Amino acid sequence: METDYSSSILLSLRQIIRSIDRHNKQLSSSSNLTIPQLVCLRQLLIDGPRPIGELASSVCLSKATVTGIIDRLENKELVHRDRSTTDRRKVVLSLTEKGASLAKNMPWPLQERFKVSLSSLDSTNIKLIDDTLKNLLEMMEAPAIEIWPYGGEDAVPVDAEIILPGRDTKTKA
Amino acid sequence: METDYSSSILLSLRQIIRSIDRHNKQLSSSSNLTIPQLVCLRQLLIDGPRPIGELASSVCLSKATVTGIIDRLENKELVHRDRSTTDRRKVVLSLTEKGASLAKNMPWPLQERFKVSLSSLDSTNIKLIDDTLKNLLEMMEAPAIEIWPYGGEDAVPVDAEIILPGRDTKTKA
DNA sequence: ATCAAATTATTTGTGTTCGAACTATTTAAA
DNA sequence: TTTAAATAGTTCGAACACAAATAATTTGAT
Repeated sequence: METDYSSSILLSLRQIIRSIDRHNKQLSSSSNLTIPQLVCLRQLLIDGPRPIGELASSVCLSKATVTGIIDRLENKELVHRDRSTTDRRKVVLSLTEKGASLAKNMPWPLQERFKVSLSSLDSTNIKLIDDTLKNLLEMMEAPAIEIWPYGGEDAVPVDAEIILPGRDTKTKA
Repeated sequence: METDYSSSILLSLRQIIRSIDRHNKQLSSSSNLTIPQLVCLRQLLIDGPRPIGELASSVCLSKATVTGIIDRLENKELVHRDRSTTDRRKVVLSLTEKGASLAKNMPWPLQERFKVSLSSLDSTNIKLIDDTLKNLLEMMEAPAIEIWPYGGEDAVPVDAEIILPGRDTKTKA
């Protein structure tokens, strides 16, 4: 008899993400910044001064989104913008002294927590998990399959919620 | 020498979530609804008529958020609100005929894709993944640890971005 | 019966998110 | 050289997301 682990795995995945969200929330309530703001600040500390586009891609957000986040960080005087002299299209972001100091003193409890949890698992299996997830990802990234192929009457899937309500995703509407 | 898989695993996790996001996006562009709207619609199909609070908790969103989503679904005439007769505080949501038909004919490509990818992996390891993720989740849900404990000067963690920029998480600001 | 506390949904305010349209600048091609 | 195409950032609009405050109703304690 085949056991279906995929729903269970997806559920765990989603819950882990929600758990991460909560941790992040905890973190952000200790500073006075939102998570995306902290992420950008941290990335600037790690990478040094960077144009907006580069920051956007290293934090996996659109330029439009980062523009807004930087607006607010600039208001708080944690970051400042400078036009690049070599390419005047670019806007280079740097941490202010205040911003750098804040970013430097930031703990990253989620990461620590995750590492602690992970390291207490059977170490011979950790690599397997890592490999499997990478494998899975690679396959999920594979060429797209057809969408909306059938319109059968009773196609109601019985098993539970797989879709994450996360993120935006507007359509024309 | 100890190899640190935790960063790698977190990265994979994050990328899987992004991949899921993309799939969901594909899906939503085929209907005319956003993901949260689809999720709510689907949940109503599965559960039947429900007050807003119950729907909110089954899709893991706040009542405030669901209120807005339902506003838009009501505009599209896919859902309607009714005051409960037994408890007039409650607003019971039902699918309209149009909404039910749409929800019924909805394919769930992400789930299929994920299942296909997963089933092609070494089947003896699938259960291990499942167990490990559950284990991991359980440990991450364990009692909270201290936040913002130290303020040392050079506490900059060198390794990469772990925090997901996902979701809201406002503070006073 | 009365009234405080709890519950249910909505409103309000701030912030995140992205696509698309727009401006400015640089690059490349004719 | 002159101009078309590509690139960088911003702006705009729509939808999410949630905490806090509010309004309506029910429950529970006295």
